[in-house]
Formats: sequence, structure tokens, C-alpha cells
Amino acid sequence: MFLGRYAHNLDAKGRLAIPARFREALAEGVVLTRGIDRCLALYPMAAWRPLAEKVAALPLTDADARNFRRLVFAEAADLGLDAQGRILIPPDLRRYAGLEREALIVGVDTSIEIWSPERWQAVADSLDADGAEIAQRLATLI
Amino acid sequence: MFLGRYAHNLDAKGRLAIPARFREALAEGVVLTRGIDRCLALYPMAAWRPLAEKVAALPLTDADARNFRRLVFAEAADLGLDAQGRILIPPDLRRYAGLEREALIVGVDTSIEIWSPERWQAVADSLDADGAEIAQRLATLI
DNA sequence: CCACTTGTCCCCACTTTTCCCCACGGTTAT
DNA sequence: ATAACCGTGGGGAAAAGTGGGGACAAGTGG
Repeated sequence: MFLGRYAHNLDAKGRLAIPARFREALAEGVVLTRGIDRCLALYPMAAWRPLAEKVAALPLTDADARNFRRLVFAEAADLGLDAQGRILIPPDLRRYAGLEREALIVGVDTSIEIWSPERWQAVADSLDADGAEIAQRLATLI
Repeated sequence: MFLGRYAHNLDAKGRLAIPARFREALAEGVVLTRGIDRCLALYPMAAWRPLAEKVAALPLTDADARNFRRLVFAEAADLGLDAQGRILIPPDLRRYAGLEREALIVGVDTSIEIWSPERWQAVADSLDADGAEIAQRLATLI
């Protein structure tokens, strides 16, 4: 279970240190892919597999489903942690998330999100502004 | 499991280097054939066999099935990797996929697709110009 | 049946990228 | 206060992508 928000820096080679508390759960490999709202989503391999199976099960007869399938797997990268517990973020994904030097690593229970500070701030701002309303709407779901 | 998108070049002889990460799974030979939507599909031999059996089992009484059978097997090529991990793409297939110099090698879970950059771009555009839709639709599957 | 052309495969070489390893400073824990 | 750990940075070795030469085999035509 991943919790908390950590501010780390990408170095000149595009590497990002994963918080030490997360590393044990990621030792068997991770899959990094596009997340919602222009962040990156990092899944432990064990969490990725069932997701991949769902995507692979989509009907091949539908052109839209075929292309979706292609893009899901094509834009995903399976990575390993180096001896210092870092991942190397592919340039494509770095651009997608707008990552420069600073990055926020956010634990979201079963997966991990990686944000540029600016985009995270934008999300946090809207949460501040509409937080009460959102909470009220979601309260009915719990 | 094949993941990620790699940009490699065909050399003057029509050879294409397979990403090193994929090679281990392809060591026992591969089958290269026409893919859907004008790409090429590359299967590890182990994945090809059950696929071939399904196609072979199609009823011979149906004309479409007969033609499909011919297409699948006639255009398929069983290849090996050379000592540098490359495959030699037959001219017919190269023309089918519109491959010139650059090629994209795309991991699609159980198989690998080979695309000309232009056609791949069309696939990417078909979903969403900036790619954010992938993440959204993926999220709905969770 | 032989010579010639064509194509495939093996080998070597170069360049770039990737990965591994070590090292430093700062913080936290003992 | 000391030690251990963590985030950060960078150098260097190893591997990957690329290109081309040349041997061998296959197919073609005489």
C-alpha cells in the first residue's frame, strides 16, 4: 500500500529516485505508463498483470479497440530499479507529464503517480476551491 | 510480455534489429506475417503454433475461410535472429507495411508489431491528439 | 552439368546509449 | 555525538544499435 507525497529531483540522465519505503514492493519490476490528467502511473508488476489481461481481452474485430490496445502497451515501459532505487523515465513519458527537474511522487494505494509540481498544484488548487463540494458528492459513494 | 515502442532503422540489406529486451523470448525462432491495419506482426514460435492451429481448423467449406488461410500462411515467414539480434524482413512484407528506413517496433503484450512511422502516427492520432484519452479509458477498466 | 548471378548469413568494427558502481552531503535514527 | 540511511551526482565499463565486407548456398540460364 502506497501512501504519501514525496518531492524528488530528476538528475541530468532522467533518473528519479523512488522513495525508499516503496522500493520493497517494486523489487520485481514496475510498469510506467500514462496516467490520467497528465501524470505518470507506476504499477508494481503484480498490479499491472491483471490490467494488461483486461486490455488484451478486448475484441480484435473492433478497430478502435485494436488501436487502444496498441497504444496502451506501446506507451508503457517496463523498468527496473537500479542499485540506488531509481528508475530511468523514458523521454516520451517525461514529456507527456511535463517533467523538468522536480517531480512529485504520490502514493495512491495500489499504484504510484508521478507529477510535475505545476500540474500537481493546479489539481490541488481546484481541490481547494471545490473541495467541499467534491467531498459532498463523493460522500454518497462511501 | 512485450512492452514499449522502439525506433530502429532498417539497414541497406533490409535487416532490422530487435530490441535486446525482446530477444530472449524470440530465441527459438519467430514468425513474421501480415498484421491487421498494414503493420507486420511478429510472433514467438511458441505463440504462433496455437494461432496457426486455430486458423488451420477453419472450415474448408467456407470460401472466405479458405482465402484467409492462404493469406495467413502464404505471407508468413519463419525467421531466425542473426548473431546481432536482427531479422531479415522479406521484401513483400516490407512493401506491405510501407517500411523505408525507419521502423517502429511495438510490444503488444503477446506479440510484436512493426510499423512505418507514418502509419503509426495515424494510429496514435485515431484516439487522441495528445494521448490523454489512453489514460482515461485505461482507468475505466480498473 | 557448369558458370554466373542473387540472396542470405556470419563476422568484424564503430558509435551511442545504457547500466553499474562509487562517492559526497544531508537528514534521521541510535 | 556517532552511525546509518537516503537522495543526488557523475565516471567508466559493458552492451546495444548500426553499418559493411566477404563467404557460402540457392536459384537461374546457358
